[in-house]
Amino acid sequence: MSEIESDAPPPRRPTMKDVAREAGVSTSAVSFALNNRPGVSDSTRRRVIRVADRLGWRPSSAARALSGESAGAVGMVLARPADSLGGESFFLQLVSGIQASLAPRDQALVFQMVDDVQAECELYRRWWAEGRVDGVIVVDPRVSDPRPETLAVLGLPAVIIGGMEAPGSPDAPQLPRRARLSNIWADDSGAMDLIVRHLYGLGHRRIGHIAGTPGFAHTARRIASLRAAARRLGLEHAVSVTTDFTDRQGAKAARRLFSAPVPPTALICDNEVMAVAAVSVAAERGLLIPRDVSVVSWEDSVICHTLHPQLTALVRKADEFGGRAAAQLLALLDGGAPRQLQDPLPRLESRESTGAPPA
Amino acid sequence: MSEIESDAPPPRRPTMKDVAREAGVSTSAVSFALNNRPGVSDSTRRRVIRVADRLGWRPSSAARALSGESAGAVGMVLARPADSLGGESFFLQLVSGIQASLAPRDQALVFQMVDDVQAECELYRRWWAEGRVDGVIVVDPRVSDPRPETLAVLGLPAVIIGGMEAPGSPDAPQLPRRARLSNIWADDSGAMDLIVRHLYGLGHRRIGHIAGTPGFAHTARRIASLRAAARRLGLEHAVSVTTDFTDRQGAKAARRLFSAPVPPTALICDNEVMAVAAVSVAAERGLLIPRDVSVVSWEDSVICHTLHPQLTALVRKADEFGGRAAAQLLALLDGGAPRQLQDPLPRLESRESTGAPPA
DNA sequence: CGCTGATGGTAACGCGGTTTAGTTGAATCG
DNA sequence: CGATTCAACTAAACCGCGTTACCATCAGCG
Repeated sequence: MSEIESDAPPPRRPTMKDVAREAGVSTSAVSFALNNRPGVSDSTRRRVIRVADRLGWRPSSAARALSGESAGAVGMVLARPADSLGGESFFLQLVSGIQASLAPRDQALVFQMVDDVQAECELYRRWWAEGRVDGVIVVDPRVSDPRPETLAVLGLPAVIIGGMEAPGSPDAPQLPRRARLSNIWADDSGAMDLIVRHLYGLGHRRIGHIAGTPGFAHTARRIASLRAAARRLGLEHAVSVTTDFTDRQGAKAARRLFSAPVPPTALICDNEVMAVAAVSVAAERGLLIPRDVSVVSWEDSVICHTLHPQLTALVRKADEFGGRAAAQLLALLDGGAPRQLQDPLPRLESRESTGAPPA
Repeated sequence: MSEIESDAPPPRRPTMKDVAREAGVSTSAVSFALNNRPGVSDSTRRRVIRVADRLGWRPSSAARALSGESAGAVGMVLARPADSLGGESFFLQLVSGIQASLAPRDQALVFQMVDDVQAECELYRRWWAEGRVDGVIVVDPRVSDPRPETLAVLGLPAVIIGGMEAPGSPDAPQLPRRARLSNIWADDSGAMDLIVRHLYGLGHRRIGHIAGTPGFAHTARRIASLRAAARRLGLEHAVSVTTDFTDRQGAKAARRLFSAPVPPTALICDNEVMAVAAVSVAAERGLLIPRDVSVVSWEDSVICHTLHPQLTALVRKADEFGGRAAAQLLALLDGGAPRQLQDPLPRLESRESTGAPPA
């Protein structure tokens, strides 16, 4: 291919004015025609649409946002230190699902990572003031979370993923009635029961739990659920150790649990990265899985079934989860009422890493 | 907390008009004051800034985009099937780095996933026509990639990550001079040399390569580099098998390589997911690592050093990589000239998965 | 004292859409 | 046949910002 000498005509994005001129009508007529509003004849409408198509016209999102009050975008913020997401595949899958829901509606996704929830609230305020997004998807709810309050005050629609207490819970925060917050909550308690029953059925009576970050709502719920289940079943003991979700602290927690005078015979790990770390620590100590210790990962990903032994894991389709959340947000943006809905209980896929405890 | 009866006054985002009224000046004066332009006295400027601060004013991104021609956002598209990103941590890290560069400049990141590069080009056209982004970051360049051309025609500034041929290469596509494309290219050839020399030094003469997707430019480069290195060093053989980057195909490729009449004594895997898969297949066949076979992962992540044996891996800081790319894009948006720059050679971190070949 | 030039500010316009209020021309009706 | 009504379309205002042109005031100066 030879050097291209004559640059193509300066590329200017076509505007409604161009379409109007070309079609021989006013810009208002173009607007009516393209938005399926009454005010133009069918023949004109068709002509305008044809011209717009030919010119490759697309509404300027900025102009539309300015007059239409809709930014055509939703936001998502991740408030975790980058290193704590090392090998977690959950979020990429989640985002992938969110996309899939958003794309057909031509909604863009604005994504940002920040250090903490304070910064996240700041960012929400900024996005709101800038009119950058129409709504947001909130992840990783905390036990005492300032975000719902912030969003409620701003009147920014949001879907909180895995958040808040079960509806009707006395702990559920009271928010201004204006709040347009939907909530998709995961039944952590039910999921924990699933795991504990599986382990109990295999004969385990001493369970260690490598949990997530203390401030996270789901961490708190899981810890409480484990304790409740332990009481109910009369387990010898069930200990939760909190971490920051990294392999490092996962390994540390595993060492600590293994070093107890009466070590657990089964480990529940709140993500797959820590599950792998736990397996690794077990190997270090010469413990065979599942002969000496069983391991369950609360989150599935390729490594869980690529590794040997394959890890028993709680399987939830993160992309479908994200898709549902985005759909909820769109419903909210369409004027729908806020809803509380529960995500289906994940499935516990039993693989090679769980078995009967040593005699 | 009791039910909140009296909703706070309807939250309306403050505009320049509000600031102007409050400060007792015209909106133009506010504009001058807030954008550090001459035309107002220092005292007025300070007063306006104080008022704006107090009201929490932020420029409407839409309005600014409409008049200023700048969307205040950059885009990034990922054209891979979602399942091929299963456990890869590279992209999240990359995005994290991009963020970090963008945030101080108040640039938002618009993120989207699509099925293929055709759809990606479509999306670029849409984003351009909508005026949604000021520039984009392009990842996963292909051997015959329509994207640079598309972007060049649109005049949309872009940074291509790991892309194009080395500057001056005859294969480098000719683009319109208007093109505002920078390029951060990774020295795949140098990196491959690093790995091959490491393995050669250990005594390996038969190397298997579990490569990525054939259409990807870096896959092609790595395959070619391996072949060149093999010729140079006089290796017995060096075979590349292409995949789709998934654990499944990685495992399949590993099986195929192990089943060869004269199987390789070392495996180079183009990402960590396939490296883990290869390790797994080796275990299946009773092959000990690194005694019977050595494994190198072309990408590091937590699992590489959590697993046992720890995987020898090529370490590049994906977040720093992303940060540099974003910085380049910002420079381009500031009117800087397009640049070709090379990413520093990654480091090969030798861990437990590589050793001398069996006698 | 009138002219000049700088200073500090305002009014008006454009960006690209949407929306409301008119303005036509033709058909309908008394 | 003139008045009424409606469909089809246009003109103009608006969204919130940046920007340019313009205008008042005042100091300096011949």
